[in-house]
Amino acid sequence: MNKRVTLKDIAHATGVHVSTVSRALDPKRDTPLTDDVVLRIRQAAEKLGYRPNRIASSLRTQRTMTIGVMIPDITNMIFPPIVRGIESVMEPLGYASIIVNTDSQRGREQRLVEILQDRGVDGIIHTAVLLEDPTIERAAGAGLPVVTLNRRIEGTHIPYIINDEAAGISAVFNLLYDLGHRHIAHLAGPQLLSTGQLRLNAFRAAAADRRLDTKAMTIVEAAQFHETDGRRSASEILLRAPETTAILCANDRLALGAIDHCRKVGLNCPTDISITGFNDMPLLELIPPRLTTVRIQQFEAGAAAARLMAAILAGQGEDVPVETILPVLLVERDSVAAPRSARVTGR
Amino acid sequence: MNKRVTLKDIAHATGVHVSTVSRALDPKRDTPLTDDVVLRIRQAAEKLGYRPNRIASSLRTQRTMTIGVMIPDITNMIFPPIVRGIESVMEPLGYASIIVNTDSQRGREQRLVEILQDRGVDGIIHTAVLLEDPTIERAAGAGLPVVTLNRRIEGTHIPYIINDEAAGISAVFNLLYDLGHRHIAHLAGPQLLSTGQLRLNAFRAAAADRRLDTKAMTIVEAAQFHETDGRRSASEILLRAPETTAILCANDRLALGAIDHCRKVGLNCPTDISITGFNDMPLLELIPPRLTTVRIQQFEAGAAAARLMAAILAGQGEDVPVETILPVLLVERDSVAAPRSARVTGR
DNA sequence: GTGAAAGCGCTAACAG
DNA sequence: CTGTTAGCGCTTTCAC
Repeated sequence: MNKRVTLKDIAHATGVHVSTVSRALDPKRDTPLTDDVVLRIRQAAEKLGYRPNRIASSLRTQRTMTIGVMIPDITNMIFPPIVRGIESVMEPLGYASIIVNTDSQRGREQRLVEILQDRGVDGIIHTAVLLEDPTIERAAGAGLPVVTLNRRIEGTHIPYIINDEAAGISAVFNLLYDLGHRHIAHLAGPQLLSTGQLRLNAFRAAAADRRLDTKAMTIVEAAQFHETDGRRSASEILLRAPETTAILCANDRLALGAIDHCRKVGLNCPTDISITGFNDMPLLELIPPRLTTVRIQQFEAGAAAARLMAAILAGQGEDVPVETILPVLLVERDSVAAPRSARVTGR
Repeated sequence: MNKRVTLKDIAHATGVHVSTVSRALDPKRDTPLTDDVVLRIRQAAEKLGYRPNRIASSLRTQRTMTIGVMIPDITNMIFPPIVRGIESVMEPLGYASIIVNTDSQRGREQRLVEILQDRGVDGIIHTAVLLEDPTIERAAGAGLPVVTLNRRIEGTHIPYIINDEAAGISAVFNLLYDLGHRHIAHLAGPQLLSTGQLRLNAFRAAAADRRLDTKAMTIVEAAQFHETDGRRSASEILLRAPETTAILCANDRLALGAIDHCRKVGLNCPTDISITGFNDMPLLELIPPRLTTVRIQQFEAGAAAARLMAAILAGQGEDVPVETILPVLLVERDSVAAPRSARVTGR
C-alpha cells in the first residue's frame, strides 16, 4: 500500500507552493500562471504518478461528482439500459453513479435517500415506480437536484422524463379496434405503480375515443408485473367476459402469462384471441407467438434524465424543461389478428 | 439548501466538545463516556437531524465505505443478479457500490480502475471476462483489496470465485454421450474470454474422459456470445461435419442461435439434432424447444465475492480462501434427445 | 504570478 | 471520563 502522491509531494519536487500546484493542475485554469511553471508542475505530476484525491477535493468544494441512481430492481430487464443511458452522459462529465435498488419499498427508499445524502451525492436520478412517496420530494425540497423517470410529482418543479405511454396504449388499442375487435379487455398493471396507472387511464381514454362504453369494458388488475399474475388475471378476464377477443396487457410479462393461460384453456393466440404487450423486452422475438407490443426508449430515457441532471448541476437549472415526453414505437408482430367474427362476416 | 447539521452544532447545543460528540455517536463505543452525556448528545443529534458527513470521515479515516464493482456490461442479463448478490452482503455492512461497465475494453478498464481509485474505493470486485489484463493486478499489487469473479489470476493471491464450469460441461457432455451421441460438436465461446476458454477446455477433457478422439471433434469458435454468432457457427459446424448429431454450446445465446439456424436448414431440434446451452438465463423456459442447459449461481457468486471482500476489509484477509468454486446444476429440458441412429439401432 | 493561511467536518492521539 | 490539538488533501481568499 505505497502511499499516494499528493499535491505536497509535487510541491516539494518542483520547489513551489502546494497552492500553485493546485492551480497548475486545475484544468479550467482561470488563474494566471507562468507557462513555464505549469509545464514543470505537470511533468512532475506525470512523473510521480499523481492522481487527485477526490475525497479531499469533495470535502473542500462540497461537490462529490457523484450522483445517486435509484431504481426499483436492476434485475428487471428494463433498467439496465436506463442505467447505461445515464452513464453514457454522466461518465464523460466526470461523474460516477451509486446505483441502489429500492425494491419499491417505501421504508427502504427512505433509507437509501439518506444513505445517498450522507455520501454527499450531487444529485439523484430517481426511476420511480411507486405512485407516491414523500421521500424524494423532501430531498428535493432540501435543495438536492432531483430528476425523475416515469414519474411526475405534482405540485413541484422536479423535472421528469416519461415515455409517451398514452400514445403507445392508444396505438395498440387502435390496431385492435381497426382489425374489428370490439370486446377488448385490459389486463392492467398494479395501480400502485405509475406505469400501471398511466396505462390504465390511457386504455380508458383510447376506448372512449372510439366511443366504446368504458363502463362495460373488462379490466382486471394484476398484483404484480409477472407472468404468474398474467395467467391469473387472464383467467379472470375469460371468466368474466367470455366474449373477449383481445387482451391489451399493461406489459410484456403479463402478456406472456396471458398467452400461456389461453393456450392452456385451448385458445390459440392470435387465431382465437389477440394479445398485446408493452415495453418490447429483449428476447421477445424468440418467444412464439411473437408479441405485438410497444417499444419504449430505455437507454434514451436514461440519457435524457442525465442530460437534465447535468444541466442542473452546471447551474443551468432554469433552462431545463419540467416535462420531457419520449416517443414510443408500435412493434407489430404475430400475436394480433382479426377476430373470428370479423373474419367470418368479412368474407 | 439549508446547511447540514455538523458535530459542531451538536457540541454547541449540548455544551460539550466536538470530540465528545464524535465519541458519543460512534456506534462501536470503545471509549468510555458517561451514559448521561451520551444520552443527551444522542437526543440532541436526533432533534437537530444530524447525519454524519461521510466525506469528512473518509478523508480522516482513509476509508470510504465504498467498493467498486467492475462488470463487462450490466445489460447482459447474467450480471444484474451478481450485482444484487454483492449488494445483499455489502449494504448491510454500510458499504455502497460504484458500478462501472468495462465493455470488455482494456483501455477503458484501465481508466475505470483509476477512476475508482481516485474516489478512494476500499476495494474492487472485478467480474472478469478478459483473460488477461494487467490493470487489476497492478491495482491489487498497489495494496487495493481485489476479489475477482470468473477469473483466476495466475501467480497472485487474488481471491477468486468461479462456477464449476468444468462440472457443468462434463454433465451435459455425459448426458449427450449416454443418450448415444458420438458426433458431438462444440460451439465454443470467444477464446479471449475466460468462460469461453474454460468451457472449451472442459469440453476437451470431457471428451477425453469418454475416450473420444478429441482431435477429430468439430470445434468452432464464435466471435461473440450472441445469437448471430451462434447461427453462423452452427452453419459452419454442419458444413464441416454433417454427421454431427449434437452441438454443445458454450452459452445459451449461442445455443438459441444454433437452434434457429438448424430450423432454417430443416433440422428439427431435438429430433434431428440435440443442442445444449450454458447459464440458464431468464425466460429460457418460454422459448421452444426449451433448452437443456446448466444453471450457474449468479446471485450467490456475487454474495460469495462480497463476503470475501468484507472479510478482507475487516482485516481477516489471511482467512479467505484463494479459490472458491460454486456448484452448478444441470437443467434438463427439451432440446436433447437420443440421436436417430441410436433410436433406430436401439429398437 | 505566486505564497501564506485558513478551513471543509471529522477522528484519534494525547493530556489531564 | 472529557477537552485539546492536530491533521486527512485539497481549494480559495487574501496578501505581496
